[in-house]
Amino acid sequence: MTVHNADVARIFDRLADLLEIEGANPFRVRAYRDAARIVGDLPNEVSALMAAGKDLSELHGIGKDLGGKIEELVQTGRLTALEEAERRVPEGLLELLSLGPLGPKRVKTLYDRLDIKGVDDLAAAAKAGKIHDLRGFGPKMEARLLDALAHHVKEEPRLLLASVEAVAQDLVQRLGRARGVGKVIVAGSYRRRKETVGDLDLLVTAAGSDVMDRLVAFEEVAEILGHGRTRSTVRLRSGLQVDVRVVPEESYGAALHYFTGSKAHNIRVRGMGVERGLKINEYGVFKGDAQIAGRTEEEVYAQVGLPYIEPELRENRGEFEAAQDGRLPRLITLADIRGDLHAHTTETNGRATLEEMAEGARAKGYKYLAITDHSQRVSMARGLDAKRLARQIKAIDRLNERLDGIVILKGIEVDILEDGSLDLPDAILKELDLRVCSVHYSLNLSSEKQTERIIRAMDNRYCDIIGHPTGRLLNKRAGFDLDLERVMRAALERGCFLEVNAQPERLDLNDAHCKMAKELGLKLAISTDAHSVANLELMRFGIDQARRGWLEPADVLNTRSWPQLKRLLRRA
DNA sequence: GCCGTTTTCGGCCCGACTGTTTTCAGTCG
Repeated sequence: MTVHNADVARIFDRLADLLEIEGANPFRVRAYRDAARIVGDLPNEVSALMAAGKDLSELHGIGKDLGGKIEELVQTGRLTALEEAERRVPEGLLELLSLGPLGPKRVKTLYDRLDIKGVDDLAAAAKAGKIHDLRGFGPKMEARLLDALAHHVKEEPRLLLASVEAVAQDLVQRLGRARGVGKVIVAGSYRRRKETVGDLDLLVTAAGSDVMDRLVAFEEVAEILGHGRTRSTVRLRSGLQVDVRVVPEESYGAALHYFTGSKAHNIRVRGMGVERGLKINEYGVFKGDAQIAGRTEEEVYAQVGLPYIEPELRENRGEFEAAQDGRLPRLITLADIRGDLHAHTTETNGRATLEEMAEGARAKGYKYLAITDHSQRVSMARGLDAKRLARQIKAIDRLNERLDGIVILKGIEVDILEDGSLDLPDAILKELDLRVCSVHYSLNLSSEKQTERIIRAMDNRYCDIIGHPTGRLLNKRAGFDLDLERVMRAALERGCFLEVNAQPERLDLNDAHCKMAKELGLKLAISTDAHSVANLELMRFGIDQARRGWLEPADVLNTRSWPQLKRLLRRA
């Protein structure tokens, strides 16, 4: 059994929950939660790092103890400390934590005072009216618990960034029309452009506004979780939670910084403030009682001796060290993109014709668009065999004669078969400008086999770019097991490249993988995998992911002109 | 449990809202 980073993260979070219920030192609990996040965010599997002889305690936030616990987990698949905690704390208490109204302290109180060990015990006690007499509880809490028990549902999964944009912009528009409102902006992980968001954090600048009353009165509000003067929380009918914070104009920068997060980033900034005798909160930077900064985010960073740090970098993944050394990246923007290297047409499973896709790309100002329809193995999409591909090549040649200002690249998304061979003969692949090679089947090979398979594919001189390299579908399917560092090193040796697929449910390579590629010196393509003209607009989500992965224009293939890009391809 | 050009011990970000309380604990972000 292989222990993945996600397993380590889940187990540390579970142990943190148990320790919290026991009333452990909160900083110790935080250390476990930090470690869960750190391991969960790593681009390499910890098992691979260990196999390579790396000392895990070199990771900032992982010390000797936690490093040892990770090793125990990887080697044995078990964690003694967790098993001991599970013996001390009844399992059902964890479910109580997920109930909503209850935190670790109240769960412990219920257990200590009423011997409540799970939801069934809690339901019985609440119905018997035993809860409201406990210190720290009351009739309202008892009612909330009964309600929560009746509607106990699994937590909403985090939503795709792309799927919340419309509602976010709608809320911005409507809150902006409230009396006395200045700025309205979406902060939180939405502003950091994380691939999924758990809720929406809206920041409003205003003085004496009715904006909160407007918010809670919106017809799509299903539940009001909090309604204060400066902070309100509602849940929409869609299940999406929305937090709104109101601050005065002079606090805008400090508040934006604070509500943008991430939490780990903010803790570091505030800690740097403490070192300088400053207090940093959402209202500003304070020396004693005097506000000395906070109108802009730049002011906040300047007070702790840092340049402005882009929201996408604010994850405490090295941005502070880079900022101090003057090594912050000049992040890529959508405007740097000159073309798209992965797109489909009606010839396979696209919804637009070759001509329509070409016109769509030209209208965007692109200089090139690669048509990369599926190969024969993808029979569901009526993938191309050599004969049909040859016809498409001719059609593209004819189209290019008519087109002005853009060149359509002859390409293919050729399947990587289970043995690592490509799904079409070299004789036809060599007629193309560009070949994207992707895995669509046999996703559940061992890491070793999957890695070998992809490296074998790259051994073929006609393999240019590995499409959606991990095959993950957000909220649906984890990526397949793969040693991406080995794949990247192999790509470098062979002159191949990897893709950042901009489809909102793919977005692989992910942010950490992008950063790993950059550090290895491997350039990436950012491609939409468009199946329609409208899909060409998805490029910006790929850009978001690339920015979170620290990529600069030079790190990306399709910031180049076609002649420049052609020279980078080994078959050119 | 982690960390250290102040430190190997003693710190560890900070505030709003709720429901409880009669000045504050718990929870959340």
